[in-house]
Amino acid sequence: MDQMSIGEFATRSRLSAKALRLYDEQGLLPPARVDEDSGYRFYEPAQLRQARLIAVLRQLHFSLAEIKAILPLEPGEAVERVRELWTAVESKHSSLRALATYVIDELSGKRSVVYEVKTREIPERSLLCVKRNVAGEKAAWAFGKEFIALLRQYRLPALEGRAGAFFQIFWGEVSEDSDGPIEWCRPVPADQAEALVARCPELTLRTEPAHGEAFVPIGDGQLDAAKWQVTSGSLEAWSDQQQHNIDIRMASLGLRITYLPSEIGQDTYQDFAVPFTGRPRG
Amino acid sequence: MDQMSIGEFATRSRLSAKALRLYDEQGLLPPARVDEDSGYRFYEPAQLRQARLIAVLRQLHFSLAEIKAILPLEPGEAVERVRELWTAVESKHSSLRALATYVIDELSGKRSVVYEVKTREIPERSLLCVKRNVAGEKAAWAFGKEFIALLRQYRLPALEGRAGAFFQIFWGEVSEDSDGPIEWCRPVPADQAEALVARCPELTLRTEPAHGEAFVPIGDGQLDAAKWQVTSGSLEAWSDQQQHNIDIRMASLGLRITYLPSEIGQDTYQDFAVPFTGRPRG
DNA sequence: GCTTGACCTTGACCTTGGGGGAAGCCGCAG
DNA sequence: CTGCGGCTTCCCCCAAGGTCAAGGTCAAGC
Repeated sequence: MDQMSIGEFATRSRLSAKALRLYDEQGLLPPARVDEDSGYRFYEPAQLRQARLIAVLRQLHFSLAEIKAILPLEPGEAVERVRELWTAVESKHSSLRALATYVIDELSGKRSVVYEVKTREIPERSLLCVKRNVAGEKAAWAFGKEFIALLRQYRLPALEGRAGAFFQIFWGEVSEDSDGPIEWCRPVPADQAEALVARCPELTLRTEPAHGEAFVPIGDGQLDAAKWQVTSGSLEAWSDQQQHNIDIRMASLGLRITYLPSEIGQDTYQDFAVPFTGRPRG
Repeated sequence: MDQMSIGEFATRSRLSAKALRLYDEQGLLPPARVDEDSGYRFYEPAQLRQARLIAVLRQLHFSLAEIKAILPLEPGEAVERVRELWTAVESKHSSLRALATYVIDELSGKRSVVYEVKTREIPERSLLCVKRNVAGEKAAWAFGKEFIALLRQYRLPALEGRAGAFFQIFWGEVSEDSDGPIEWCRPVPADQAEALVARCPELTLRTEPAHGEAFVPIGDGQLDAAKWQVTSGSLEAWSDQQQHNIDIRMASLGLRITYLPSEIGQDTYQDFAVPFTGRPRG
């Protein structure tokens, strides 16, 4: 029995005694033995490996719950899980990096980053839609993939140019703890709408009234936090300054992202749009 | 007066009402007007800019205190500060990235990342030292710079090869909240030691007894969290397995980093070392 | 056996940046 | 007048511990 007290184990593992007690309580790293009378915790040298792994994973800012899920895994699975969590950290970081360069540019007065806002008139049209509550980016992404797969499957009749572009409406904030909903829509010819919706059980038909849309083209590429900021900032600035007496629902409610399927399998972001109603002031 | 209530301001700024109350309380974003009777907060549209700036800086995980310090700055200074804070985030992240790849390799069983541990015998020698408590990496770094400047200034007599290498001893953990101490040492010829220490008021003379050192060469390059982990892990694994009956003070106590000044101004990391006492078992 | 000091125990409170809800005002519509 | 939604403050909650305080244990020295 080469057991040691919590103090020694703490210095050897470079964890604090307090942290070790917490990990015991949480079931991450129970001591090899706990004295019945005194309540003293005793650890074995073999537990150092585990303790150091925990320490490293904590340095990577993994939560105790995540770590607890990793510990009992086979080495191969554990590696996979760590890699997974880390790539999530990386992608979040690169998105933040874009946001940082954006805010630096913004503060520097380089307003070139504000996109130009245009408007367009959308006539009344029939839409095949599916609306769902999704929480978190990942779920939203999966929902989009699913919708595109549906479109492929049903081979809807083509419409000319951007009249046939499908789009996504954010009816509410989408994040880890608020779940949208998100709606995906594809315009279809009005005269075939009834027949089509009968063929497509997942989709519902609705008719959208004629309206105007303010939009900014955003090209393709990563849709990161910075782009979102810049775009919605541009739209808002425009709505403050423009000539129309409009009623924009801001705060991303009703925000649309339109995709133009330039070719099969080549779906690129097209623009951010906000619908408005009302007529010019003058 | 185009003032709005906290609810409207919340949705337009994409901050929660709760957060806005907190920012009011902390003095980051006081409302333009607070009704005396009801306590209702009223905000002006011009405050949206500020609110959005706060929101973005929060997304970058800057603390409210940091943001509060940024807000009253001139745009130019604010940019400078943001850039500064962000580069700190970047450097921390790249250090974490190294740690992540390390732990992934480690779990994958690629033990190639464990450095080879060697030993060397250090004879009794005279050292000119300066020991100081420093908290945080930045202070430690500044201390090192200062010591090297001292060495340049005093032009101590050269010693052959690595006998003349100066080094750094960590007598305690160095982080934001524990302050070492750190000691910097430069070996000098025993017969000139007394004369030298008289010339160098900042330095104190001590004689180090003969001892063995276990060490791992680490080359130059960034000394990040991963390297530290790997190195101390290697030393520890060695101390568990080797043939000597030694008494290593682990947990980085007494850990040494030796620098070999290959040329003036070309100071490179040389190795991590841990002193030990005792003699071979067999 | 007694004392002393080092170490251990639990518990309570503090931190950051809010989220959630309760209880009580405020203002507006019917 | 009543209801409803929005606002107020106040209190409790989260992670992941840090930092006491009060008291129990252990080994050494006398």
